[in-house]
Amino acid sequence: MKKKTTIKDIANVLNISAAAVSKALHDDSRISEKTKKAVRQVAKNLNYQPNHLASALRKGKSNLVGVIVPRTNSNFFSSVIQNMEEVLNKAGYNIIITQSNESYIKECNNIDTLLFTQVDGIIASMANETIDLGYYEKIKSKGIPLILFDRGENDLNVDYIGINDYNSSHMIVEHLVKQGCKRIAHIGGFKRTRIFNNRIRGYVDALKKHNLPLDNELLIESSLTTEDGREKMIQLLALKTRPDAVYVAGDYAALGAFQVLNEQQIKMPEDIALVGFGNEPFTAMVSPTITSIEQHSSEIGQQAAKTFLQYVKQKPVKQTLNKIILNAELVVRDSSKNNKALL
Amino acid sequence: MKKKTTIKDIANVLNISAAAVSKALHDDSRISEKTKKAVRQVAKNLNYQPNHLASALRKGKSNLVGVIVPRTNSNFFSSVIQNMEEVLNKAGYNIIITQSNESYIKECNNIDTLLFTQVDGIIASMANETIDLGYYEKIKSKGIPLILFDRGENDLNVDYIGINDYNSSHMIVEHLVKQGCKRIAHIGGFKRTRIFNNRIRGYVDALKKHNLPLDNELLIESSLTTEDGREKMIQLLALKTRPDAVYVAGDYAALGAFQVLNEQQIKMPEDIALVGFGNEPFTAMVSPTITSIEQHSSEIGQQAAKTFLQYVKQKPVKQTLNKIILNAELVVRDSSKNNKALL
DNA sequence: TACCTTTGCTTAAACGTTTAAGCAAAGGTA
DNA sequence: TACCTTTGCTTAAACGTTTAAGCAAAGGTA
Repeated sequence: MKKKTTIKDIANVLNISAAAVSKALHDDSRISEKTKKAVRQVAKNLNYQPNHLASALRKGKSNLVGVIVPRTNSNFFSSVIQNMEEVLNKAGYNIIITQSNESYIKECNNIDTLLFTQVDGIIASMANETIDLGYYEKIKSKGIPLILFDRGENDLNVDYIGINDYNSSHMIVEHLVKQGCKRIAHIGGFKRTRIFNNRIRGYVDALKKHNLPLDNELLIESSLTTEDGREKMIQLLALKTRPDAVYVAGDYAALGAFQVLNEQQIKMPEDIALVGFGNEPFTAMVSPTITSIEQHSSEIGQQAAKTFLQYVKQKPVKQTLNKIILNAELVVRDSSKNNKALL
Repeated sequence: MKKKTTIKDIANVLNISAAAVSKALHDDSRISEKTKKAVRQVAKNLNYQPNHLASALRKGKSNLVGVIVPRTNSNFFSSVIQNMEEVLNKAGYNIIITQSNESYIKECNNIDTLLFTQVDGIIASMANETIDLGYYEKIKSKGIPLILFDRGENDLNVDYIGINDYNSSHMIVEHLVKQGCKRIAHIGGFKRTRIFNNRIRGYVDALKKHNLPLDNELLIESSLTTEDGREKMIQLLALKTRPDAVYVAGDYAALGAFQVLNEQQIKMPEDIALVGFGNEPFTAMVSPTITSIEQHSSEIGQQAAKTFLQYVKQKPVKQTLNKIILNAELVVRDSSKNNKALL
């Protein structure tokens, strides 16, 4: 149980004040080069490690950024986090990652934990369950920068980084129409969540544009888990007239749909074309490979980090909100390629 | 820019001392119920949130546990973390997750970050690159509990939670032998890493036991990324006499091998049986599904957390090390089922 | 020589909590 | 009534750092 070395220990060895040591370690210009060298040497010898708690308390900032994601084990979120971390580390910030597991209660706990840890800012993507934004208001009311990405509510009036969901949906439907599909179903996310609502609107408007009838049976709301994807696909297959294409608003749910189609020996894309959303790696691994939307996760992560840094760099609190909407990219794969067009 | 509420603000409102407020908030028995109630009420009104930095500094413990993993976007690690978090949260601890991305330098930085943040303990799984254990010694020398899981070096003499790699390998080879395989290749991890070394030993000993010749061409060292799995599979296919089974020491590399076999229209398991390690979800998603080893990640996470808690609960530093070795489970799937046995 | 500036430190207070020690008032006991 | 105990607080110091303010000594300038 050895006591940790403090600034005072160094000061004692050199017979100078603790204040001088602190300044020397921060390369203050009012300290002589000779003293600095001596301090650095003693610090090394004693294996000195600064106490973050003390300096954070004194300075009123922790240099920690809190991150809340629904889960880390999707490629999208882990890539966002990785890129965010890179930018923030360079600026001297470290991140604390927390997961909500799509649970509202867990998300509230995460917010409390992060506030308790005195983070300097919070970057979050909301859980599916989250409707009540009171907890997020709590962050704002404390004057802590809050940046949302992917899943974010604009009612909160905070900075947001995401992709153009409406356009992406439009792109998917146009692609399917080009492949000759006439009866395009959409397994969408929760309508109340903005990004999924936008995807639904894009789907509906694109159908209209191409004079395809909007059949209510073909538009289904889903939690977008793999399991729910399976169920909703089964539901679609039970229809009197089956769809000839299914666009699923998330890759994991698309995978569930994919499994059902495979099990029932329904051919993709000949019988039913399939499109997912998110470009998770497994979409390129399964057979047939699944068409999906690349969301530019690395860009999202970097932009989120940079947006946070803007807050802390420029002291005069800025007035304009950042709403960064990136263009997504359709990655066409076997599950939707040359469907009816070839026949 | 509103100032945050402190204990002193509450004290001022009630005209009592800050010390009394602190005790009231911690339900100290020497404070009257009347005062406690008043304090709690004022705390709520002023939206008081305790300052973790100050209490941690004063108490000398942060109630934070640092976690280092190679990456979070594999199901194994994310499941370990999730279970670890659950146990630790219940005990009043929060976790800080960091990723090494298999890089030694990143890992060292992570350790510094965590020590800097004054974590009360560190739970880690090492990067592939890590050979020099000096940085981990640094943790030990500070008297901070260190617990390793999955990838851990026993030279460090710290607590460890993992599975029985030797037996798992043995199990795999026996399974393949039962399916009629005679020429079993092994794409293993780095020999210097203990878990991969154990898997190699299990493989070698099982071959011996069944009087199968140990062909050096069939035992290949790999970084076990998907890309490297591809390369090593191509290497195996280029041999004069091809193997009739390939056991890959990690699922991601197994996936690379899987892709090559699929691309070259080599049938699994008829031409070559394939077995992975880790039971990542995609092994059950691809076609054919891939046989793999379930490592009981949830159990590993819980045990790691409990081991840490043992350190902080019982003050008298315990003498015996925990080495928890769980039995893994072979999950047989299509890629290895009834290979030659049926012919 | 008299004053001013610069250099290189020191002193003291502060960040927000916790906790050991102490003390007055109230209540209990013989 | 005299003393003891309990109750319910207060006072003061501490955790390890940073920073504003100050000051002596050295060096520079007229």
